Amino acid sequence: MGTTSKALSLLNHFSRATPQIGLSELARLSGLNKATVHRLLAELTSHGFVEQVGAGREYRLGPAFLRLAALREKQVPMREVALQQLTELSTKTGETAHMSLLNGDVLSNLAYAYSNRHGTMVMMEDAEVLELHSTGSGLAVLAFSPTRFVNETLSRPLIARTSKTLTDPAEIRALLPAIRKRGMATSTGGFEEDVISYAVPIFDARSACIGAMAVAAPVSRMTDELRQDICDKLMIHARQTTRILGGFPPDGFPPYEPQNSLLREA
Amino acid sequence: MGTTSKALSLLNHFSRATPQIGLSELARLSGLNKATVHRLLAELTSHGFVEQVGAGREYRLGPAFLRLAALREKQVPMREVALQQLTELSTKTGETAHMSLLNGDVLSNLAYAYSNRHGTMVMMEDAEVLELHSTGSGLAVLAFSPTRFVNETLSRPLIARTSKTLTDPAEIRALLPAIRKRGMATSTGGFEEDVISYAVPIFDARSACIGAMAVAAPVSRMTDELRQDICDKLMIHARQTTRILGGFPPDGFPPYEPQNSLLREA
DNA sequence: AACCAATGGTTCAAATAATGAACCGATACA
DNA sequence: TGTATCGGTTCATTATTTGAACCATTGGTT
Repeated sequence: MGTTSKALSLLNHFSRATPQIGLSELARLSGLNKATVHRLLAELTSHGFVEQVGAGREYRLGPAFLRLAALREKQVPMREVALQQLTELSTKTGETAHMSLLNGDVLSNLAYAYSNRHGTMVMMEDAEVLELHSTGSGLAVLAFSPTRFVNETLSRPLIARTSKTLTDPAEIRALLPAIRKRGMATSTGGFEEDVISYAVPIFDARSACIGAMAVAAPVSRMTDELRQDICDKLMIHARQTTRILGGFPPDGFPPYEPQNSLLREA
Repeated sequence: MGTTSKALSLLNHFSRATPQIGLSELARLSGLNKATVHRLLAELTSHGFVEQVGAGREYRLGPAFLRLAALREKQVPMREVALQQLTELSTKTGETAHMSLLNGDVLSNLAYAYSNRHGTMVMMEDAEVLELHSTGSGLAVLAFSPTRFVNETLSRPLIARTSKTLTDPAEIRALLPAIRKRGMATSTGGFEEDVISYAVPIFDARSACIGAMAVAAPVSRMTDELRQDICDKLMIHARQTTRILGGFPPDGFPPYEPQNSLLREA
């Protein structure tokens, strides 16, 4: 691993849970020497990627990201596109819609939209992190990721977020073929109790899976009708999002077939 | 300069004007060896800080910044705070208000707000870059920056954006004491013809100047009354912003003294 | 007050990783 | 066909990174 990678890896230790970290602590977390971490942090600091906060001289992410994120968004308006699609999706379904991007071995929230149809909603957070094994979005991404990546992900400890979280690698692996065939994953109470989510993968120009779009609803509100509506609308908007972002679904990804026509006949 | 700094410097070559750059071109721009640039880009790519776009295999900023910017903003809601202040400021003054942060030797836009009082407005852009010599914000920052920094900045070639841009280092230097005394800078037509702007520096917890808040109006609309109103409101909101962000004006920075009372007497 | 265990930060010889001239294959143009 | 780009790779030379041991400081404990 190159020096630059080590420096960049340091940034991954900052999270919502640990937004600022001391020198020794970061050395411990990263497994690097304290002197090394100090030098790398100095370089990151001089570029505004981290900054030192007064009291305990701890470090936190710097303001440079705001500029670079704005620049990135200016050229590749992912967030804007996503937000637009999610707003429509949540309005149509009456439930919370969100999209997240694969970042290393976790998903990070890109955008979300609420509906005001009901008094209760599944809530989302900015910069929230979703694990691959415990969420619908994660399963959708796993199903369309290279085998090696799946193996690595499932060989790490799988934390049980709730009593319903799947933590058996074999069990998760068994779900993937069906997800691939359907082009959609679902998870009930895996990340939060009483939340059911449906998720469809999003692809880039090389047909690599880069994240997922999902709709999350309280389990108590779910009916066959709502389920059908969510899946229908989600499939449309997820495919549309992939397309607008310049991506292509991989060979064999199921095309959208409206199923509500069948419902209406029934 | 360390290897990490070289890698991070590569990111600075991406801008609104050149959002994607080829390997050879980037080697030329950075003055580094092509092999070195390639390796550094490979490391940046593996962390999502840059990505390669299909055709010419050019590189552009990656999606990792969205996540890290969200995380940064979650902990230090600069943009949110700024936007709030700017919205009030532009509503009160009827003109465009914006805030930018010092990034290396230029200012980059953090946020802006328009008013709907008039049919014409000074327009801003996301991820826009402001030079220190040609804008009110830049002068405000220069006036409250270390001498060494000022010297370095003014020793570089100063591009004339308009016929009114100040390009003589001595002339610019001569303005700074008055700006320091007043706690506010102004520029007429320096960046864009027919735009006058007033700017107040923003400080961090160590009293270092980190950027500026400004109001920009068409020259044709400027009257003594509007000028007074803008300066008054701007001073209030800029000081408030510094305070909310946890910063402190340096010793000798002029406190806010309402001057509209004087106007009303007259 | 003396002591201990942390902290952030620094030093410098030894170990390792970065470097760059030359190279390859591909593409584009004349 | 020849030339001039491009992105990417190689590998001996070189220079940077590394890390154990070291300060100075802080906060808590005896």
